[in-house]
Amino acid sequence: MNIFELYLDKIKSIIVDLSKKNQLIIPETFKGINAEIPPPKFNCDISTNVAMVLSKLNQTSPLILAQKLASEIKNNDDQIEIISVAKPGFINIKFRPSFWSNFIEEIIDNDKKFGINQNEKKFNYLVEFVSANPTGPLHVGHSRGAILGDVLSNVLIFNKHKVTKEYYVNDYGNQIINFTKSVYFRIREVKFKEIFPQDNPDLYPGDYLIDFAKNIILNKSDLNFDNYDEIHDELTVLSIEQALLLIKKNLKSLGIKHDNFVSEKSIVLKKEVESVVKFLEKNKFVYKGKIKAPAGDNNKNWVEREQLLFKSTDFGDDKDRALQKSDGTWTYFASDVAYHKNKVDRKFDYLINILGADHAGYIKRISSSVEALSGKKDKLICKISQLVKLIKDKKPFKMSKRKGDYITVDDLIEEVGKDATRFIMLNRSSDVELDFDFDAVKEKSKDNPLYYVQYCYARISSVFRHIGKDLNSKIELSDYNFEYSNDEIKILKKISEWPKCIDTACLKLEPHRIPVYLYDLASEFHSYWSLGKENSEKRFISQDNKISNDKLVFLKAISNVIRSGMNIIGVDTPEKM
RNA sequence: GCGCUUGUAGCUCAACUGGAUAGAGCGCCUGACUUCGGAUCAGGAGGUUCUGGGUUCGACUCCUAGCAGGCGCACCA
Repeated sequence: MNIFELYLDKIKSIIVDLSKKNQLIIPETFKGINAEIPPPKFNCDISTNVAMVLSKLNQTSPLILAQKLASEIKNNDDQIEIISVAKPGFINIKFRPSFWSNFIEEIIDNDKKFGINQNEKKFNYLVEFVSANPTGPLHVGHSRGAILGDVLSNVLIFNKHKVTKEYYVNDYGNQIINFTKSVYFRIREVKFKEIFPQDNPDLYPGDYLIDFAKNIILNKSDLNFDNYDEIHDELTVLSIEQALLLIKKNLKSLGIKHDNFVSEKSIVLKKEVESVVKFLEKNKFVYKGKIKAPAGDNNKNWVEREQLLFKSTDFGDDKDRALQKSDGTWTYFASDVAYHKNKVDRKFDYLINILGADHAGYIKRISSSVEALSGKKDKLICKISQLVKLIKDKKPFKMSKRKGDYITVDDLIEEVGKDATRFIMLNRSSDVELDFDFDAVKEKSKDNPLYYVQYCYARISSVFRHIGKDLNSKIELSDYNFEYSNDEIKILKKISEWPKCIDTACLKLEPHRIPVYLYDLASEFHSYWSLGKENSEKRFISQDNKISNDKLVFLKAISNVIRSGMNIIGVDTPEKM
């Protein structure tokens, strides 16, 4: 139950009634009218701006209109204790304590469902994320996008949307040729003791290729490793297979599992590129032309070429984009358009792409293509996962392509663990650069938000342990007629914001709101806990080792929210730490 | 040169599709442990939300012109 939504609906029906009685003029849409969380200093539970939105239309001052609406709202509702009007025209509602005992009854009864928006229309999403080239292990940069995509999907799933998590495998093109060559040289190194050509800039120098080579030699001893041309096709397949095994292992250690892996090669071989180009030609989005050199001094040796181009400028891109190279083969963009046609044809409501910061410049052209293919402007939504700045020993840690100082997902998990990685990577909005300080992430104190939230759950577990009850079993009570104190209502209010947090996270596709919310909730809980030191009535367990029902459901409600939130983020809630 | 993006307390960041006196943590200063787990809590100091215009009853949020950082800018993927 979302009390903000509930009261927004009540308010809307009240103003509709008033307009039917010709006592109020209402606009065609209710856009802009809201029911929100008031700032703490106002000591109330819900506030609405309805009077300010309607005042102009009704040519009445917001304060006078607010007075009128406030009394209408209160007349219809015996749960409201105080309703007041504040400058410049807010209506503030404060509930009776009984409201909160009804509220807690509702969420204890609906245990697992609390937070889910039951009324909203449900959609079918495709979330494409990671999609790193199958040429080596994942590193820290990939992990942020990976976690973002995973948790974004989890929030949508929690809110009962349908989500497919997908990985696009770029197993085609020049990079794969170079990659396969590199594996071949490593095989010769292992098998014939030939020195790997380190100075060839086209090759992949990483040591992990030695393992790939060893595995391939072991599994395919019958292959003729003397002749590259003869085994090239099979070796390509085997090399990609090795890389994907490693990537999937990395993903698993981050706690991520995709539903689908879609191969670029299979899209190319099925001639989907040709057919999408035909489709675009038919709709006049394609022409033969030349791309002009960009302004500036750095383009002296620009060569204009006649090429097959996609008219992405029709959709707001700065220039049209090449679909075909001069040797007649397709560009990466062309096969990506084909892949997106493939996505569009699978009838999702929305396509979401999680991209690394260095691919931000790619968004316009690909969303242009999706608009051309689907006719819908907001069909494809691209989210950027910004750079991760690593900090070690209080100094920025630069990763370079030279082997050795590259931090892989394996290193990361080994050093700080899955849970801390996930929580910290998510704790910031995805479009802000993130400082990832190894020492702080490993710290087991309140400086580390992960442990701060987990500790809250562990404290609640410890209370249940003391009184010999199981935190995971359902509580059945016949009577919920409790009178909660102001300290407790403060936390109940925070709990009432949980469905709103989920809704906003889904609407804006911003999963970072969840760890931020959980931190706040944990903080209020820790404050409350400490009150017990001075005032034994505020302690959960009495002298005779018993707990009252109101406190029992109170703890249960908090732990439920923490657990479902941590579940969405994909981290554990240990009962002991 | 163009495009995208970020700019909020000394530092790292929040701020709910435009709401009220802009909030946390770190750091700094004071205080609280014979504890339902101190991996915690209470209090204090700290702000021209990069700048100038505009829209609005109301702007960190939207528009516009700048400034500063980051990323990208051919047939690579």
